[in-house]
Amino acid sequence: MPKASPAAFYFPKPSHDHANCVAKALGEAEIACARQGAQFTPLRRQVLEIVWGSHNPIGAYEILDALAEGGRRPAPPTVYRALDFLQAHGLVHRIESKNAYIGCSQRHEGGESGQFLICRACGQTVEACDPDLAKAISQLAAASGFALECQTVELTGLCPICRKSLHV
Amino acid sequence: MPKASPAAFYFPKPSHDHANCVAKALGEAEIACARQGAQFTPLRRQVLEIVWGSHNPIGAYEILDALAEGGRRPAPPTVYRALDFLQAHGLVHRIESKNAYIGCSQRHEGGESGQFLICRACGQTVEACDPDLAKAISQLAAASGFALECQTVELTGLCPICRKSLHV
DNA sequence: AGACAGTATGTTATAGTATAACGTTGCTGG
DNA sequence: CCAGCAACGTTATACTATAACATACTGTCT
Ligand SMILES: [Zn+2]
Ligand SMILES: [Zn+2]
Ligand SMILES: [Zn+2]
Ligand SMILES: [Zn+2]
Repeated sequence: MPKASPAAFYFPKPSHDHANCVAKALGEAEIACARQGAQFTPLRRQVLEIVWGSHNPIGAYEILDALAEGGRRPAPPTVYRALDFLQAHGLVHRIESKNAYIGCSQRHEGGESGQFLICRACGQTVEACDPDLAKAISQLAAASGFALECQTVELTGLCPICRKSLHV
Repeated sequence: MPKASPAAFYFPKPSHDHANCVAKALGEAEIACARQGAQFTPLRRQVLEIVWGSHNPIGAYEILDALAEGGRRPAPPTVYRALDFLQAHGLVHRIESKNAYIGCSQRHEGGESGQFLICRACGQTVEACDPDLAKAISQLAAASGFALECQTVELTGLCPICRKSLHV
């Protein structure tokens, strides 16, 4: 029998209520920052909102462009600092294989990160948090005497939707 | 009881016979290219040798610098093309989280890749090929209807040696 | 009030990574 | 010979990220 999905995640349908995704993410971010005594400033909020503009990772310079449409046109460090803050507080993750950033859809502890499934066709990216996978990683590290501190797991392929539309 | 090491890999000691690592890698590369009908040209060989200069990932521009010491001073595309070739033939891998490249120490089939353990202190990086981890990844993909094509697994932490010397 | 420390943001310049586009060479098969 | 191809050279440029210093605002201590 097929085992149950290892975590609560899925590829969002094009028709889903994305405004709700954004609202939820911003609301939770506000709470998380308050709890940690961190300042969720207007700029940081705005950057997070832009990152959550879609379920595709977004580049730092695309964020800059989006900010420019809002009237301001900050220099790169402004955006990178906001991203650093958001990453440090577990609100966004960096997708190393695309030099881009995506909103965090999990609630992890510290500077942790989940595992990402990235569609090479539509770019849609979801964050999983699979305990079996986490366990396999810990065991690999332990078996070689390695003190694991941080994991980057990025899986590229075709999401269910693109898989169908490309007849694969 | 502790289970056996999941794959034949280890963090090389500083004292190991690295010249042998290099010779072995170059020899096997030659064979692999011949078998695939690919041209293992002097330039490609030279780049592979530079990449194998250590067990640390090396940046493309560092490779350029190394080539410059050999008398030539090619432009970036030269090195990137050689790296593309070597990657396509499974002779080097790109470490996404460091924008750097490392020699492949496994024999995989197509454009596959192993899992990397990267020491944040000394930079030493080893490639593992853990079947349990691979299985966990396949299952995660399958559970979400994702057609997996390529994996990036980069684990950062402290290697056994640095762990000791830093008293962690 | 005045001095000071801490945090966030603004600004300028530059470093680091990667690719587009086109030219040249050298080989192979008709 | 010549068309076609692969490898490599060359120039310019795009994309990503950070260093270094300046400004603004907040709260605290004296
Ligand atoms: Zn959504
Ligand atoms: Zn897709
Ligand atoms: Zn070695
Ligand atoms: Zn180390």
